[in-house]
Formats: sequence, C-alpha cells, structure tokens
Amino acid sequence: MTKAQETRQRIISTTMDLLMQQGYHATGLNQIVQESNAPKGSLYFHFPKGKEEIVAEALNLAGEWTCSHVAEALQAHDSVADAVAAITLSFAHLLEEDNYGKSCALLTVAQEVGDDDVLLRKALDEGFAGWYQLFVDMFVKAQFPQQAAERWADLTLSAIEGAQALARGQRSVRPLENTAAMLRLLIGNAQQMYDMNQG
Amino acid sequence: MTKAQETRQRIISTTMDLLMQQGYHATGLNQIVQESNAPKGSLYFHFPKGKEEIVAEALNLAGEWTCSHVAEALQAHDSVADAVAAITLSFAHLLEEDNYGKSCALLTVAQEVGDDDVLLRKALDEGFAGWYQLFVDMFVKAQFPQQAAERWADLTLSAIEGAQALARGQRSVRPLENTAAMLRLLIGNAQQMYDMNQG
DNA sequence: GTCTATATGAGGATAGAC
DNA sequence: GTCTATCCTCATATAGAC
Repeated sequence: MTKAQETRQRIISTTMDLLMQQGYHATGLNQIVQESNAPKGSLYFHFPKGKEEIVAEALNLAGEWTCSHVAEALQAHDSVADAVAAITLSFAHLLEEDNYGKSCALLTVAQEVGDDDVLLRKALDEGFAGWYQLFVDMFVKAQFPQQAAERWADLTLSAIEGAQALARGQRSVRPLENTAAMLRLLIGNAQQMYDMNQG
Repeated sequence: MTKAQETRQRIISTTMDLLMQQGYHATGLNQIVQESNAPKGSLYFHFPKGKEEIVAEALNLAGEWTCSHVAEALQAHDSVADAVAAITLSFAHLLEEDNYGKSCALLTVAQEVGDDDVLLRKALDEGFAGWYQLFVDMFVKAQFPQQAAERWADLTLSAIEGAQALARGQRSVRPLENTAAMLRLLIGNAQQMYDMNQG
C-alpha cells in the first residue's frame, strides 16, 4: 500500500470512529484531519466530493467490519443462538470500553440524513441490506424456512441495533445483556422445533 | 394557557419534530424559530440555557407522547402480544407518511451526545427509563415473572427502536412489519405458557 | 500531494432599544 | 416579551504556491 493509500485509509477509519461517537453533523472535517494525523491540504485530493464522500466510505468500512465480525462469531459457535448472543454481548463490551459513547456508525448516521444526501442514502441502504442478507442466510443454513429466516433476521438485527441505542441512552449494558439472553433462548427454541421437523 | 406559554409549547413541539427528522446537531435555532413561527427575540427569554434546554424539553415531550401512545394501545387490545404488534406497526405508518424521514426523537439524539451535554444525558436517561418501566409493568400485569418481564421489556423496546432505524435506513417498512409479526408470535407463546402455569 | 490562506456562510449566543 | 443588530466561532470548500 502506498503512502497515499495509507493516508486515505487512516482518514476513513478515523471518520468511522467519529461517526460512532457523534454522528454525521457533529463530525467536522477539521476534526477528522486532526485525529487522523492526515495532511489537510490533500483532503480534497483524496475525496473530491468532500465530506459526503468521506462519510460514505466510512459507512462502507463499518458495513464490512460488521460482516466479518458476524462471520467470525458464526464460526466460533456451534449454534446460531449462541452466535447471536455472542455478537450482541460483544457490543456491550464495546460500549463499556468507551464509556457508553459509541454505537454502530450506520445506526447513528441513518437518523440524520434526509432525501438530499444521495451518496449517504445509498451507503446506508447497501450496508443494512448486506447485514440483513447475512442474517437471512445464517438462519436458512440453520434449517429455518425462508419466511421464518427473513423474519428472524429482521427481529435479530432490530434488537441488536436497538439495544445499542438503549444501552447508550441509559449508560448501562442491561439492555444488551437482556436482549442477548432473550435472543439466545428464543432462537434456541425455534431451532429445536425446526430440527425436530427435519429429523 | 397564556400566549407566552403557547409560544413556548410551539417551540418545543416543533423542535421535537425536527429532532425526529435530523437529530440534534443538524437542527439549528434559526430553523426552530422559522418553522414554529416563534419570535426569535424571545428565545432566550423562554429558554435561558439556550439550545440544550429546548432540546431537553423536546425530549421530555417525546417521552410523554410515547408513554400515552403505549397506554392507549394497551387499552385498545386484549393481549399484550397484540398491543405490542400494534405499537410497532404504528411506527411503520408514521414512517410511510413522512417518506421514511422520521424516527423516535430519543433514538436520534441518543446517538449524538457526549459526556458534556449534561441536560441532554439526563433527559435521555429518564425518557428511556420511563419506557422500560412502562413495558416491565405491562408484562408483569400479564403474569410474567419479574425477571422475564424485565428481559421481555428490553427485547421489545430494543426491537421496536432498532426496527425504526433499519426501516429508515432501507426506506422500507419490511423491518417493522417482520419485527411486529415476530413479537406478536413470540410474546403470544410466552403468554400462553405463563397462563398455563397460573391456571 | 501537500501547504497556507482565504472565501463564504451558518451556527449559537448576547446587547440594548422598545 | 419581542425586536434588530451584532459578535464570535466554526463549518465546508476553494485557490494558488510549491
């Protein structure tokens, strides 16, 4: 990777971090430049479309990061129920580490953008769609029928994202822990049922 | 209500609306003044602490609004399962009406504030805590044991908030509809179980 | 590719007349 | 209580030298 590419990547990952903490509008270009130790003069060389382009790239990074995070958890656990619980709890650890000041970048930005921010809308749509598909596939592989897999995917994803928001709002891991426990229990029950029908 | 109080209330409810659309940092005082048809000169008479005070009041209003919304749904439906599904779907209608440009004010603001915004942190904490307690009580009244009620409350609340975020990000009511269907099914099953143990 | 300097506008907040 | 005018800071973005 050339030096220029390194700078580019450092800007993007710093931006992702700031988005998780403050969201879109509170994150300024000056702050991005400072915290990434990037040369300010070359910002518009690397990202000709300005702030929106930087943030869109940061959202893509957040999407990829989460996808690999989920994939890891699936490999590390025998059951879907355990994997989902582990994923949910990992966000609890993330929040505790950062004093309840971070949540998923797509979650923060999604609440701020309007119709005009075309680049961001696209990045958000693709990011969420990617996660949804990942979860649907996970449930399908675990023998859930297609419609059930889709519904479980939405419920699971919604609960994980929402629990992050609640945990951050209340500065407590309780919502994430309770959500993790419930998801493990309920997904486990459903799994048993589908296994019996199968076998 | 005096004219001054009316102005005050109009500012607060306009702010709540803007928070739902854009969040905290994107909402400016000028915009609040314009859209509420309030006199700019009296902003700091009504709210001496400035923007943070206005937003804190708007968050309180959002909290109260949702509480009464939930209470209504509970009265209108026989079972907790149906009430929860109805509440979830009502957010789908809200989103469709406004072209997927609105979500819960506490949800949007919670993703943007840091440690310094003391007033906002307090308003968020109280708002979320109020909802949580409301849901816990609901499940307890429906014969759920205390710990189960707490866990179901967090899962339900998380799922509803998260589904709003996903729906907004993907501009689709699918996450809300799937989440509503799942919550109705799962809460219904749990209810049956606890009813049997009871009777 | 990176620098400095700057254009241009919007943000929140305040002062003082009425 | 409401008005106008204004201050100060910060934002994004651009221009032009190197």
